[in-house]
Amino acid sequence: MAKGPNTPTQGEMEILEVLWKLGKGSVRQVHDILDQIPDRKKKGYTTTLKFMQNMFEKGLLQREEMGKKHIYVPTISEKASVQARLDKIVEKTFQGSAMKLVMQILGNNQSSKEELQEIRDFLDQMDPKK
Amino acid sequence: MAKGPNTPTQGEMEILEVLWKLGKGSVRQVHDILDQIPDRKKKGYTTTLKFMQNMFEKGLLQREEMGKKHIYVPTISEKASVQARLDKIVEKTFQGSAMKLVMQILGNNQSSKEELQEIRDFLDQMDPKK
DNA sequence: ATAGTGTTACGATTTTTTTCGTAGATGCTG
DNA sequence: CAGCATCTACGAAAAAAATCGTAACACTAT
Repeated sequence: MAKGPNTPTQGEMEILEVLWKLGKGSVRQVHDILDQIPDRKKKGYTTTLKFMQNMFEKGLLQREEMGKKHIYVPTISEKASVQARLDKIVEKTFQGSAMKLVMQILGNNQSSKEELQEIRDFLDQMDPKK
Repeated sequence: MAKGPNTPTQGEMEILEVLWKLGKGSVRQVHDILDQIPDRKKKGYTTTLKFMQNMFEKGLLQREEMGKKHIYVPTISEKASVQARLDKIVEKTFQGSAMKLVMQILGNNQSSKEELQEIRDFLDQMDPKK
């Protein structure tokens, strides 16, 4: 294992996203959900199965056996995964300043007054103004 | 077109990141920069060359010929690429609410009082308080 | 002109990822 | 029990991505 952290491929990401949403799930569940995504090429059931087996081998998923079935659950939380991706973006394109990223997002999103106020409250809570 | 047809692979991303930093560059420049990244497996020059040729074919890069040399420049801006990735994260994991993403970032980053204040100012400017 | 350096072009090979066919196990229903 | 329906395991094949050797081309400097 000379390979660093097991970074999921694009295809593996799809599965992680479904499982994150479900919390946990069987191959059947994941496959059916994926297969009804519009504009997505249909794959065979055993393809999804193989993916999840591989991901289990790689340590990307854990699983518990319920009789014959396997129920899978991601070993990495969605939050951690997202945070890692955001950290990389912050580092690579915002010179390490999370704030710059925040500003690009805020600038590019027409957010409601309520949402903006929500952030103000959040900020105040983090660091109360005098 | 719900999704860009030419989604860069991970390896292609590395090259884009270098070119975004440089603005534009030759294979030699890109390769040398990549090759001096710590903890990164060294690749042969022709590997980088092939990558960039492929990316040119795919339309990920443009190039101008200076005599024999080629100078490459990304066809997609870093900002657009980042925005696309952020949009996807917002949609996939924050139910479409950019605010939620902002809060996770702010929550997970120890930002200075000055930075937090800067965001407040930014917010006020977007939506002046009474 | 010759040698040396640096570059691109062209495959060919290797590695990784994705895809699925087939077989055998398990359980359910009539 | 027999016949289905549903699973997982296994392995091979196809497709995509990554790697690099070799050759050819241009541009110096000797």
